[in-house]
Amino acid sequence: MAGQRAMAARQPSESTQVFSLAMKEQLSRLINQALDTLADQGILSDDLARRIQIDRTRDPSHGDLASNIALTLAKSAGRNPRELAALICEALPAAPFLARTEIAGPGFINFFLSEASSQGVIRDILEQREAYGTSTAGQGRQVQVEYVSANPTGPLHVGHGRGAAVGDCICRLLEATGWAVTREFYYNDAGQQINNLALSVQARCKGLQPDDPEWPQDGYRGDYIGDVAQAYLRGDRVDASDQHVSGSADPDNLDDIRRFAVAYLRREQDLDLQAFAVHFDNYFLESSLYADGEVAATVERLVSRGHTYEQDGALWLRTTDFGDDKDRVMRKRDGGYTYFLPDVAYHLNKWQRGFERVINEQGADHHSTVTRVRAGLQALECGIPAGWPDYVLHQMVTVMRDGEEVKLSKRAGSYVTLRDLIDEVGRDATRYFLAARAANSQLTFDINLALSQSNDNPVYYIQYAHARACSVMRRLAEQGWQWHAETALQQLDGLEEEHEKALLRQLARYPEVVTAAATASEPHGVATYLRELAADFHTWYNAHKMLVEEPSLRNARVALCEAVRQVVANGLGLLGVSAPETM
RNA sequence: GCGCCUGUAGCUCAGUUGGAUAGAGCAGUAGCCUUCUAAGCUAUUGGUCGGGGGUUCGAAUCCUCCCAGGCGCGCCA
Repeated sequence: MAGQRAMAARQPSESTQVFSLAMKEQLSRLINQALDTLADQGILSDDLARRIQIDRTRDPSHGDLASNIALTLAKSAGRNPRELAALICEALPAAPFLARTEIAGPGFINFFLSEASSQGVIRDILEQREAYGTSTAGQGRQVQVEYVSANPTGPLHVGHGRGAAVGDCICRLLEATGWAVTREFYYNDAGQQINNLALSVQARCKGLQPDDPEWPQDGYRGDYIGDVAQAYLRGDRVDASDQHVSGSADPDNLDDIRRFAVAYLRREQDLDLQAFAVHFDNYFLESSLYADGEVAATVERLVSRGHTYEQDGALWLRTTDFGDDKDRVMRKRDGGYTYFLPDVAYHLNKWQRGFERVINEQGADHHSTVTRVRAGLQALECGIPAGWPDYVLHQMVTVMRDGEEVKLSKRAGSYVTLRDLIDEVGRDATRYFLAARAANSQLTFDINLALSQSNDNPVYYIQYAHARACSVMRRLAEQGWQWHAETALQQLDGLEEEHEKALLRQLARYPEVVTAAATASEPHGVATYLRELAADFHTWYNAHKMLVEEPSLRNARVALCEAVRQVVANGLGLLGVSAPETM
């Protein structure tokens, strides 16, 4: 966490942004100038739509950066792409960071950076340290991220774990790109499920077992219910993140049991999240929406805007006016509200708190609420944009061990708990595996793979790269060799090996990876990148000795090594995975 | 039946928002440790990108129709 704060506090200085995002920016300007020149010469018309796209190349033989500008303009310019590319290259002003250009394939322009320019990324990294890769794109704007939001009816399961990992990584990415993030956990402490929980605990208090015929309908059957009952009967005091409750030990006081059970399970979940290194700024209780009259106020407003009607004794909202496939009941025949209404009230509350951007991370099994909540917010007619809020939905997690699906946890009664997973494979591996895949594809969590200590296992593979780099620095000191960054930065021209050039390219890409992952709310991009960076590092490490006798080459290689270490640490930090100095 | 998501090597997955010859890891095969950590590296095998049609200079990526799987379709949350 300290690292995160340091990261947020430290702004990248202007002079050091030259080699990452700004490189594309500069190139884009040069191309624009070239197009101006061609327009002046009457070769191109002035009014061409110029959408200048610059990509990093996949293949080093294609240079460092490439543009398809000649391909996209060819048709409207009435020239063939390669010919146009040649004209653009000719008109391109000279720039110190560019070594040469080349026309390739159907008409791509490939740009080769000068060596000094490529090597400059090391200076960027060693000067910016934790801040390398961060940006101020968010301009300090407020964003709220809601995730996990498990109801306090049992331990967190793997699915919650995926939400916790993805949601937390999104928050870290947003912080790294200049947003002011509020992390929020919403839970239902008011509905029927909580009542079932209370009845289940009460049944245990009275000596019933889940298999008994008198066991409550829809009761919870896991062993943890017994733990709650025992604690309640002992009169234990429970301290959860947002509440403190003592059990009265009276098995007939259902309200007391309810309060106690909720607090108890909230504390359990707190411990699960703590073990997972996930924290929240705010816990929001559904019950507070009723207590503060916000649910009633929401109903009133929806009615007054004319989007409701009565039918069959219930109050309906005409959500079909806002894209839903059927209208929804707000108030049931028995006078109670459906879950959907507090959801709308809650999101209105978020809007009123000033969050222009809100991201909800949820399991995809709740995807039907997306349209519904947005429709409800539109019906309020209070200026909320149509697509608000954003949603990130994650698909189901299947846990495998020894080639077979793991389905049961004795403690929880049915599902694999997050705690089981952390206890078995550790926090780092659990976080990595749950965040390293695109959220909207189903995930297979292979326990054997997560446990393996070899390059089967990407977590250790990446961490090992960091530990190796640290080891080099320790060896350097043991040898009594002096190393000063400022001196080394003057000697970078010794980095001529292909493996070194590959690393430089990889390092330069990092800020774009972070920006892209943050913009798309896709943390797995960082994980993929780190795997590649680690691979390039290990390859280099095996091919060349860093601590060579010759001082200037040694200095340059140590600088590169240190730069890689820094970026690996930064990337792992975004994933909430530790960067060990030894392994 | 309707809606959302997914389909890429035997397995688990990437694929820079439409770019160049589709990439990793595992599994398989053959190699590398008196030298900075072998939790590593090197070489190699493996593809109708679910299928058909379309859009254009160019499609794994966009449109459309099929096929298969997951999730959701409640006056439960």
